[in-house]
Amino acid sequence: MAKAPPVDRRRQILDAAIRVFARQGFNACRVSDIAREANVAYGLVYHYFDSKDQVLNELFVERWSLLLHAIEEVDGRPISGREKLDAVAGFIIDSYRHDPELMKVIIIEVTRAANSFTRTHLKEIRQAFDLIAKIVSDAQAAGEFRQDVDPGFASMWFYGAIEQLLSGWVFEIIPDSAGDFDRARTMVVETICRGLENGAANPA
Amino acid sequence: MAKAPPVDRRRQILDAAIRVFARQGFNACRVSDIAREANVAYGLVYHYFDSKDQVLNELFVERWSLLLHAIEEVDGRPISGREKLDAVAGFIIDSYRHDPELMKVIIIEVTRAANSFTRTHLKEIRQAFDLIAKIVSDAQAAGEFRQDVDPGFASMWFYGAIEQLLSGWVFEIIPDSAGDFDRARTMVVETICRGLENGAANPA
Amino acid sequence: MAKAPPVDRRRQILDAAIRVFARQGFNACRVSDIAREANVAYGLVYHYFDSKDQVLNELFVERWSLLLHAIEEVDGRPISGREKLDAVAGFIIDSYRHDPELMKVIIIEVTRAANSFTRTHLKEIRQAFDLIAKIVSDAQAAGEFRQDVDPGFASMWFYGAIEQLLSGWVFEIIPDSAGDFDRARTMVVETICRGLENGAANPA
Amino acid sequence: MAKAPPVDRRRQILDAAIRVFARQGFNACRVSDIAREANVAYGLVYHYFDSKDQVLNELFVERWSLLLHAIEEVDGRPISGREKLDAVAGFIIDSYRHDPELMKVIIIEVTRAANSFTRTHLKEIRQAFDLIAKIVSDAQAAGEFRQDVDPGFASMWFYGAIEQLLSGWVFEIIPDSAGDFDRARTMVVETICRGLENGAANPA
DNA sequence: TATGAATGAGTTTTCATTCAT
DNA sequence: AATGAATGAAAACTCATTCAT
Repeated sequence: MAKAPPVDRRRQILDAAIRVFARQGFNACRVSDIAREANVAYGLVYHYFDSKDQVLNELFVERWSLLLHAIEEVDGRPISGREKLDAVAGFIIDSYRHDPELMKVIIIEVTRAANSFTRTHLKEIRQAFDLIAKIVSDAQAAGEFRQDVDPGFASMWFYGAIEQLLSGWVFEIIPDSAGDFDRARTMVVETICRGLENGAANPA
Repeated sequence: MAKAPPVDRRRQILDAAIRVFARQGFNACRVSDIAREANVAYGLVYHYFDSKDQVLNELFVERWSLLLHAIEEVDGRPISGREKLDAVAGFIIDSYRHDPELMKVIIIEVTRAANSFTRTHLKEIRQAFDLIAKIVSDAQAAGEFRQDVDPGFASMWFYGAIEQLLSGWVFEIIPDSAGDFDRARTMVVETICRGLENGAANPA
Repeated sequence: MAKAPPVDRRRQILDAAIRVFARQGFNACRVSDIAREANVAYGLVYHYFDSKDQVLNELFVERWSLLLHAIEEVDGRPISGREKLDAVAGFIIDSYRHDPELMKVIIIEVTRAANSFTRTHLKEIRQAFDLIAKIVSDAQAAGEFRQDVDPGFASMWFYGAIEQLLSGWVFEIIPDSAGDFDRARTMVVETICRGLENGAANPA
Repeated sequence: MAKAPPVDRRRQILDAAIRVFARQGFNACRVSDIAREANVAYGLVYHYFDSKDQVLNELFVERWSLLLHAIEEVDGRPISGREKLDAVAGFIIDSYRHDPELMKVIIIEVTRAANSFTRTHLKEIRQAFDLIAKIVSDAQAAGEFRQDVDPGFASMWFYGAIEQLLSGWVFEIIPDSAGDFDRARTMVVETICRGLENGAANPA
């Protein structure tokens, strides 16, 4: 008789942590909440993780590296700057669509917070901005985007605009029905790229 | 002989709280840190405020109402949509330039956090977005901005882009010398407004 | 022109304290509650009294000495033991009828409590029991009461029975309409004295 | 080899609390005192109880329900009213004799106090009076006790007299050597029942 | 006398982390 | 691996008392 596949307790705890962090926030939740949500003994959390902090770190690193790889992959494609930014926006928004709780945690508790986590992961966060800035500056070199915009600044606007969209959804400031995700993505890319692109009829 | 002007202890505590919150973060700091920074007895903080939470609330409301009034005032001027957005961006960036610690606290601990404060002040935060959205939709009605962009989304991008700039300065991801503030403001408004404006020669 | 009679702030504070202690209890109330109830500045309480404790002490001593004098006076009258006990019960119950809040405070916060106050005033409390015991033993010597009851014990029962009546009224365990006070007093004295008296003379 | 019986930490804490409450009083003692007395870590008190209040609640409910059951059991016996009251008095006095510290806490900190605890447990306290009143009124119906005494009042006197005895022992107003317990019990029941009983049958 | 701001020690409560089983 | 009782440091908050005016 076949044995049931072994349960991955570690994964179980991480997944429970996502739900708990999303619901209560990292600071407000207790380790016992995570254990209970995971249907696991209190002490087991400490068997797999060194601390409560490490649980969040793990979640962040896991997810953020996916983002970094995605941007790198997109950047390697033989497509225009606008198409690259569209793909990046699509990846981020799809991440939220697919797992809003995890993205909420990543953004709210790490990316947008000003605590020790932000400091800890500043290097990885900066990498994302650098990769986006590179897309912009490559498009400038190719004559697609205007030269008079600082790529570093541009990466801020681009990422900030998208992140604020996600925040708007998280806080229910803007509607988040299925169609809204795609409309929002199209619009934000269209608008920002129009602003970045060389436009004959847009005299300074 | 003239009496020394009476010391406003309440103000003293609020100002100290700004510095402490900015330096250590709201969660990490203790009430005793605020008292020490304000050169005031521990209990006096509780004489003037109900709780540590209320100190932050007060700081937020005080500052955010300035922002709301500023946007309203700008909106009332007989100028173009682009000029209005430029004025709003200018106000926010100048606020940061003038008092970076306070703005850091407002943004990081309230606006961008997902804690009880954000929930508490969601109404006021939403007001800012609504006011910006109104500027956009008025400009659309006037034929200045394109019709095919949702004003609610646009307000997200606009505010999100600027907030990310401030975050970039806070976390030292981007340089913040004097000139950078003005350059950044000019660029972000230029870029986003070009994207929003009716541009004959900008084919999809 | 006649000056308005000077306000007795000290009295004002004591009277307010009675109401506040009765309403919230000594431990639960704050000095500021007393000051507010008395319409007096916070610090004035400390101008007239050394401490919060002293306010209660003063109230107790003031009232308890009245009780002691009353018992002594009653004891001096040329009447029977039963009549003396009836007069004492009448005095206590009338005290409650006249000023239930003060009596509530005296009994609940001092007499029946087991705190520092009880210890502080043990001597005066004991005096009351001794005076009652003397009434009993005199009546025993006069042949009115049975010899086989310890006067010390009897004073406990007598006072305890009455105090429990007051407690019953305070906690609304028994009704406290006007008639109930007199009925209760008559019944308790009748019952206990019948128990104490020499049997042969017990007409139904 | 036989394992040592597991230590019941919860019980350990409750028992320590009895000693500490009795010694210092509920208000005056700190949670740390309980923990130290129980030889237990500070936090363990909060592992087993929600608050200091709940510790006292638990002690009260545990003990008071014994009293209620005892009175009910006594009331069910086929004996006279006097014998029932004698058994009840015996139970209360024996409770004190056996565990004076616990009874001190129950009476002084809950039963006789006018704080939130008393209010919380008013229903249970009232039950005891109701049960005693029932014994009295049954004896009245049986012709054993006089009709002209209100059973509700009588339950007050009876319980109040006994409680005052215990208080007298607690505060060392009256002696508490072994013999005194039995003498006091006999005397108080004898006296009060003689007062309650139909007079004709009161032989000297 | 009168005011109420200022002080700071004291206490409860929380909760991440450890550890014996 | 798994359990959950045990630990105790840390921090918010309270409030009696003092004091400058």
